[in-house]
Amino acid sequence: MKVEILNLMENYSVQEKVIDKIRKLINHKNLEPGDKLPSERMLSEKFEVPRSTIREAIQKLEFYGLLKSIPQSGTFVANIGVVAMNGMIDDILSLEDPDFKSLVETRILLELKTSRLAALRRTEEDLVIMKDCLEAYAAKVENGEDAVQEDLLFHLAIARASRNSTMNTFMLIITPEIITNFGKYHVCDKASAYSGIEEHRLIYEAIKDQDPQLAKKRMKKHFNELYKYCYNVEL
Amino acid sequence: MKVEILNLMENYSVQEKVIDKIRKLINHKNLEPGDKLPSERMLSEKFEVPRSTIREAIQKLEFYGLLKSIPQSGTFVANIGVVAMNGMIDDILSLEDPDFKSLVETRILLELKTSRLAALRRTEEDLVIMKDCLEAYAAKVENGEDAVQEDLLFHLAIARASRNSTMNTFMLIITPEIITNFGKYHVCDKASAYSGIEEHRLIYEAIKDQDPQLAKKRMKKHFNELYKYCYNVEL
DNA sequence: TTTCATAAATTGGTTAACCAAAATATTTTT
DNA sequence: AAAAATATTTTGGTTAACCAATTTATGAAA
Repeated sequence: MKVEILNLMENYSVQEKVIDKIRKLINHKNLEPGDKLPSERMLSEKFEVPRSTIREAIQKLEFYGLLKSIPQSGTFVANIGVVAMNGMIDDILSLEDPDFKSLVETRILLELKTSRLAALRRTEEDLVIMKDCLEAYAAKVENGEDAVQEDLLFHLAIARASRNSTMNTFMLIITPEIITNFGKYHVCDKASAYSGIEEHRLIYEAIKDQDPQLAKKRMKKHFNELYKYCYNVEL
Repeated sequence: MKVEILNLMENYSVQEKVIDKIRKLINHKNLEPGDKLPSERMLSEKFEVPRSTIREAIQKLEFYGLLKSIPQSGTFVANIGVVAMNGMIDDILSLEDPDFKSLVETRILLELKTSRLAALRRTEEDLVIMKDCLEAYAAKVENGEDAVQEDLLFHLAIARASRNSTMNTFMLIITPEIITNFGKYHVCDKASAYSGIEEHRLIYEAIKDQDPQLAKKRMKKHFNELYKYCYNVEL
């Protein structure tokens, strides 16, 4: 899922060149939604790259919903028109790897929302899981150990309780990067870990009491220091 | 990236069973961050599944940042501990496919933010692209044609101007699903398309004038009807 | 000519053999 | 015994042959 970007086609990876060639082919042949792409073998021969490369390019475009492969039948242009196809491929080819600031910015946005939604939609079972995470986190901190993982599991539990599978997925995608970057930048020190226990408890209580505004407010406060810290760190 | 979910291990896909076995192996062998997993061939033999299935499972866990494969060397446990590893694999295995409501909810959240950020960070080049999208949309609508694609390209241009690669990526992920679902549910009729032209123009002006609050406010208004419509549609 | 059955060709997916780089074991040299 | 050089094994990645389902082409029957 990694992409290297520069403006000259020279500097694109083989896969990206193939993606661009597929786009040109769709344009040139005026392929419309539902039309069939040439077979992987033909594309392999035409573009002079191994079939595996063609497959990877197709799979990437399939991930973004632009193509659809059907076994023993063919690969088909998705139900979006030429204009959106071109625009989206442009965007995909120019996608940059996420930087830390972008990750934190997005995380805060998502978590303010998931805490609200969790307060509205949480089940009793959700509360039990969250409480477990809460206690695991407190135990680690009071034992003087690093508790970044337990911290994030609590937040993931909230995401799950928000009953929004898309936000849940996005939280899962950014979490590991956050964890590794946390270690790199030493964001959380012992002092903030202790205050974190109380802040977590307050968020939990608000969600338990089904008070969305309070949950969001407390989550915002929880992120306050992180936010300020991160915006002073370059990269 | 599709997942079928039920609570019994019986109903899990082969890949999910393999992921669960890898998790158990990490737990049982107490593998810590940086430790090497057994080779793909050994896992293939141990779990009695083809190596390709092992590879796919590893790649999925790699996508979520839990493992890291290094050529001619091995697959390594990422720099997150056992607790987070278990929690995240739980989440991954219980991930549901995104429903329409969840998609729209997330889209609105993202777009309110990207419009704010775009107002703060947009370059002159961004404005040119947005203006092009604006005019393409207007032209299609005034010609009586369907303009869902041009509509979404305008929104993607805003996402790009927000200079947040994570949100940009997320917008790209949900856009195609939104497009296809729009068609399915006939969300946009001709009338709302005409008012859309003016709403787009207003958002563009606010971003051009670098007024984040106004941009967000106008984006919110733009989504008002969609929001109400979607929350009355089941699934 | 049309329709249906049959056979050949084409499709994406899968598998097993292969590759080069890396890691390890062995041998040789000092 | 230690160090260096060499051979072997192991690794994830790649490729080409293979597979079963599908589609298309062909021909026989109506």
